Amino acid sequence: MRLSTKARYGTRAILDLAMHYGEGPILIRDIAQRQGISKKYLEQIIAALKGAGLVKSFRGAHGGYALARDPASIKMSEVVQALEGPLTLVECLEDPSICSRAPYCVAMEVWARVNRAMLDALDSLTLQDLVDRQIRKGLGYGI
Amino acid sequence: MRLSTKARYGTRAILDLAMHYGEGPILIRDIAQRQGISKKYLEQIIAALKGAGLVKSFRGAHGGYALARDPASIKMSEVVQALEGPLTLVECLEDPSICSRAPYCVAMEVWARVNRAMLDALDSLTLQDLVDRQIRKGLGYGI
DNA sequence: TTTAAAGTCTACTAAATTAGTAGACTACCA
DNA sequence: TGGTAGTCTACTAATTTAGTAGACTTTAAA
Repeated sequence: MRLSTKARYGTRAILDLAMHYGEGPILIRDIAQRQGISKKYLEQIIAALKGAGLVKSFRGAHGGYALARDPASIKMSEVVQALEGPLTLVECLEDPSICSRAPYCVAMEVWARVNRAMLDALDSLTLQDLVDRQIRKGLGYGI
Repeated sequence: MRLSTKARYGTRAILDLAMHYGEGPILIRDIAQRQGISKKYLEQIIAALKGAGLVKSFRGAHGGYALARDPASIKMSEVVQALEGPLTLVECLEDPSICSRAPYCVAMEVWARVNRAMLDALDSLTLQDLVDRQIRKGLGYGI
């Protein structure tokens, strides 16, 4: 159960945007370079963040990307869900009718519990928290 | 981030064994039938549980499988790890040296936190807890 | 009004993983 | 010694992942 590169890269990319919040449009090319990610791949990843309304874009010359909202108002659960899709370990939690065993299934309860734990952990962190940690931890690689 | 069928089926299979703990060897064929899983596929899944020392096998006539230890001593984290492999969302948590960014990486801290939350949830449940819940919830499908 | 810079959209692909199937083989009890 | 039951290895179809590629659109500024 590994996280996809999309979620890992996307998280770093949006943190990069958060670190530059208020500076106007940031070039995808610069994010790609700072984070060591292919620019072309990053385009697709950022598109997912834009689709979720977490990031906004400016087209044309002097365009780029910026956070759509204040970093303190963006929960990490939103970010990860935008990148990985619904954070549900097992489909039957979303729709129990797909499995005839659901009414008696105890395994489901286990997955529900793990799910809630993950969600709680991600709900309790905002992008601003990450920015603060990044500043405390030090800025490597010219972030 | 969906759980594999291996983890889902395997969890139900070992719970089935736990429900029949103390009854001697249980046939893989019967588990497969009760749980609605292909017998051939279940063989491979149970092999993983055996490899992790959670289940023991008896070959030959009147053989089958049984829990290797008391259900109360088997944590769900052991079960899931036996089936899914290391429960680490991101490789760099196991070995930070694989990523030159690790020393400054704040994303890593997020994944570590989520990881701990998942592990805690699974550590706090034993197979016996599942058996108890199953009994309280009712036995569907002739489990 | 042209031009270059920037994001957007769609299609393609190689590699890896998942979810099995298949079958020959070995061990054990009666 | 026969049959029951687990074991081992190989194969495969489908899906997902992790990108690459390129033509297209929008826009600021010269």
